[in-house]
Amino acid sequence: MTTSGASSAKPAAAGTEGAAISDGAASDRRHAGQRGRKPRMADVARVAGVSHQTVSRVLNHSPAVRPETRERVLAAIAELGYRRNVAARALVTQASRTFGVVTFGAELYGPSSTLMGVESAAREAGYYVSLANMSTVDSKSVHSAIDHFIEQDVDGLVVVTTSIEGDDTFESLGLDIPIVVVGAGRKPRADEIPVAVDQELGARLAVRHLVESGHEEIVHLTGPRDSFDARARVVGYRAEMEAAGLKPHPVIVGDWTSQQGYEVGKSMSASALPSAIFAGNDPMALGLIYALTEAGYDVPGDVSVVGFDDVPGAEYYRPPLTTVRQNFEELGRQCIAALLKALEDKGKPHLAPIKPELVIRQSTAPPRRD
Amino acid sequence: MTTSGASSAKPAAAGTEGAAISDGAASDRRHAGQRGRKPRMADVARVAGVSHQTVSRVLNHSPAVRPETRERVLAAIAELGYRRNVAARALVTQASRTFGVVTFGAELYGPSSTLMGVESAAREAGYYVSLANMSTVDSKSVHSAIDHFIEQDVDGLVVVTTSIEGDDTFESLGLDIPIVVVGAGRKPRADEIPVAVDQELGARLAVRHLVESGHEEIVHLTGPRDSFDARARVVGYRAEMEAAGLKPHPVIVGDWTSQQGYEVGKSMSASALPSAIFAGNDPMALGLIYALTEAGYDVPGDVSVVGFDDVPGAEYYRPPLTTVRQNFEELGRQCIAALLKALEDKGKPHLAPIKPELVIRQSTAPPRRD
DNA sequence: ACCGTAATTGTTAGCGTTAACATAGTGAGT
DNA sequence: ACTCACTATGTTAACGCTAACAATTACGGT
Repeated sequence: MTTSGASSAKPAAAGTEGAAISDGAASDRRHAGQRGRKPRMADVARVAGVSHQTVSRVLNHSPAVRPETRERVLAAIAELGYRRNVAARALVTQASRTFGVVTFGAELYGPSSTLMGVESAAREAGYYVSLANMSTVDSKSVHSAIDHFIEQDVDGLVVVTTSIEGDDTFESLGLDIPIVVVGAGRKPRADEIPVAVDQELGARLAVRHLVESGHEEIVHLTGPRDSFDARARVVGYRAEMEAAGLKPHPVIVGDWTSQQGYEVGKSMSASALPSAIFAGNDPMALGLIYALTEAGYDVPGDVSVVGFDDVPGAEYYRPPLTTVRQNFEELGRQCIAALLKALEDKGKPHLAPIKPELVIRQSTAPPRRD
Repeated sequence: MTTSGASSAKPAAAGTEGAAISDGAASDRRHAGQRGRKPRMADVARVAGVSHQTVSRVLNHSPAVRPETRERVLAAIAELGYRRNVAARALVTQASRTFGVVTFGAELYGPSSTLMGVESAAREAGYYVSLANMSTVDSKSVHSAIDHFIEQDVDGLVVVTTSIEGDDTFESLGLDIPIVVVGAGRKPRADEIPVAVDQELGARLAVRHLVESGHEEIVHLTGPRDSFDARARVVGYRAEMEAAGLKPHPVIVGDWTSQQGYEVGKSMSASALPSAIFAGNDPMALGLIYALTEAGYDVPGDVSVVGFDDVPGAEYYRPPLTTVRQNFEELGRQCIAALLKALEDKGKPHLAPIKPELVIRQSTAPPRRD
């Protein structure tokens, strides 16, 4: 109705060809950019016969817009296939609506699953997810990742690491955005929000299962020394052993790999075997079982083995692996929830650690009576 | 040296407190934002005693800057801990320096590895990587992902899918950004750039190994019908069989899961067993072997099994799995190379498919003579 | 009819950067 | 010495959006 009047009133600001858009406005031009430039707010405004600010208001769900006007604007948006320009928005609001995720070695099942959980939760909340995967956890790569994200002006950061090394590095940055550190099982630093699966509980579940099966000599093959998760599992292992009145053995330090598990299994086979082994993760358990079997031992006949993670396929290992399942999806979801809360409250939310779950399969059995 | 004089010259535009930055400029304020706002180009310019445009030139490596001036600017940048604002940059250049990656079910080893390859290559090239993982490949979620990225104004898109379903959907979008589709083993559509591992070759390698070991009755357990990769492997299987003068068997259709492999193995065990099975991926091979073993057969004694992917741990399966390794890292790298080339040439680069590699372990052996 | 108040909508001014053009220096060629 | 071309730098104007404020309209109470 007032469309033509408005369009001639202002010669479309830009030096290019502002008219290219209004011609044939009625045609079905979904994704624009076919001819002429992408539509901007002003174009929508012109078609709807309102000011660009009203369009902005509609997009931002301002209550100060008459329903009738809103309809008109929405129709114009649909007609033009208009999409708001995030860069312009970010520039003026100082918020990129992007979360950065730093992972370390995300080829592994745990980190990659966590990442996917984070991603889906973030997207649901209307945030973009920017990724940086580092192969090593040295302070140089941590800094490089942080730089990457600061530059990108992310609104929050999720750090998926199990290592201590990377940890200290975050401390001194003095960033003014919320940071969630996944898998840090220690007291949180000044401005970090810890989110984690209750590793200690997971370990206790595993050990308890072994104890209840009648095992007394239970050895723990743990992850690398600098891993928080690994440490927490060690704590859980010791606690549960003691709770059962059993003497914890010195832990054997591994590095999460099947290779390492295999080596440990081989050297164990050479000397006296415990009656049960609690491996820090499934790959190590896999290697371990391989070595044990190779040496002529039967799992679980001679030795029971419990893993941790429940990687895909663990069900079809031989024997099917008894293990502790972590809900990574939920973990990722919590990360985003924490970030979101920190962003609106300016306060650090406190989240209950996620409960892992014991999955009993066939790599564990009561000890052989001898 | 000229700092204080310059700061009084211009009352710092912003309504906040622009002076907060120039006071104590000599102190080590790496990441700024402690007090006052983040420094912007104008702040750097003031400290360096140049115009903001010169700072921009230095940042963009313009040759039209005297080395001496460049030094001064660089020093000011370091002193202030200045970081360029990507949103502002994106707004004016119409380029976000971000690539979007759509994955479907990236909990799996292949997609997630590819993603990491893409990420590292992109970051190396100075691009940000935005992620969207979809659990299903229906056209609704494809559209949703695309929308997500269009809105974000990504400069290019990497689609990691093996499915046909998602494919048609990309066609009609008429996006004006380059799109790389990973794993599409068919003729590329209008504006897509295909990047892939040579699946057909991989399959031939696997089958050839079996043939050379003396097998004649080789069955192929393939991936889902709508997967390009699966199809290409079927083609390779048939081609190699025929090349060896052998009759290809009808393929058995699976769905990539261990579960499915197990089911197939069970029903195979009930009837006559072939002398060798070529599984479409490692998880299926794992389930298959489990079922076969459970039924009392020996692998590779009674049946040889070859997998595809070389997932971590395959080395410690029982028996260690003979499989075909794909270099996902390289695949990701090629995706970015393709995108980059398309972006500068405006032409569609043609890349040679990546050669997979046969890894011979112990799940294959010459057939039993009977 | 007149004013105040609330409900809508419009106008203006940046956000921080780059592109385009303008301007000042610097030698070289005549 | 004087212009020409070139080099190095500065100035101005967008990019597309939101925030803050200004303006208009409608409505109820006096």
